Amino acid sequence: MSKSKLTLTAAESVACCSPVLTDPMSEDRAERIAPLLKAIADPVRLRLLSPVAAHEGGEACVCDLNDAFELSQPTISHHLKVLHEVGLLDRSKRGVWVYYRVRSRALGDSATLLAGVGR
Amino acid sequence: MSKSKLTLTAAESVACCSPVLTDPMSEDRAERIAPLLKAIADPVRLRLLSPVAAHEGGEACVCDLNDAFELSQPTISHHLKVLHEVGLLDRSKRGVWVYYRVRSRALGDSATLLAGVGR
DNA sequence: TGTCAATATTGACGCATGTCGAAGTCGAAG
DNA sequence: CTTCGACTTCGACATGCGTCAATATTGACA
Repeated sequence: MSKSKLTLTAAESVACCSPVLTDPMSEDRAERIAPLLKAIADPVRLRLLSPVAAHEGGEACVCDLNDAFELSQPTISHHLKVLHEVGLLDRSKRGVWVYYRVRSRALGDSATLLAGVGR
Repeated sequence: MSKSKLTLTAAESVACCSPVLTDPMSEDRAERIAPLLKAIADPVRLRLLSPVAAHEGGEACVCDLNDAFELSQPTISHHLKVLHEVGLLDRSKRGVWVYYRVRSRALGDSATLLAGVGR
């Protein structure tokens, strides 16, 4: 990322500074991390992640995802937006189509975080 | 109840069968896992886990937790119940006091699951 | 320019959830 | 048996969230 950003996504807030272990998590940190977990904690969004990751080249077109779910197109669009906003999905528009890509680093960081909370 | 349970906690549903990797997560599985993640995806509950894990002997009394938060006692009790119901916290009553203990296995399993979704 | 197709946004609806005060339960100790 | 203290449950309130239909936007192409 060349340009300087002023705000961090939830995923980026997770990435740094690790030791959540024994000492209690600060209120501030919890408030920043919760949205990320909340984004994943939805059945539809959970199911959205793997098809994207599994697709050719690691990215999937929205149209493919629409077909794979029995939900309205706006609803899928909404969920993708949520995942994008917390930094779990990258978004790139090519022509009329929009492709999403999993930021596996962010996902891995949240997993690490989770593992660290309890031990 | 001494043994044989008919229903699994959300945490137990996560434990078995791993490969969420490339093939998409089934709707059924997603519906069972989401509540577990949803339970952790709250700032207060996130902050509740580490003090419990860090306490003497890995368990903490509700009274200790009440003092550590600026929330009403019923609210803390509610959050502990949520964490308990999804299988992340064990609950044992000794005398007048109630002690909660982190089931680190369950927490670890959800972390593993999360790591597996994106790659 | 105008039309069509792919996504996004808006607005509205109902349901879920976090919070509190008040009341209920359940041991322990007089 | 009565009282007290530690929790839990209940009822109510406000806010948040998933969903859809309708509408807007954007790019390709005739």
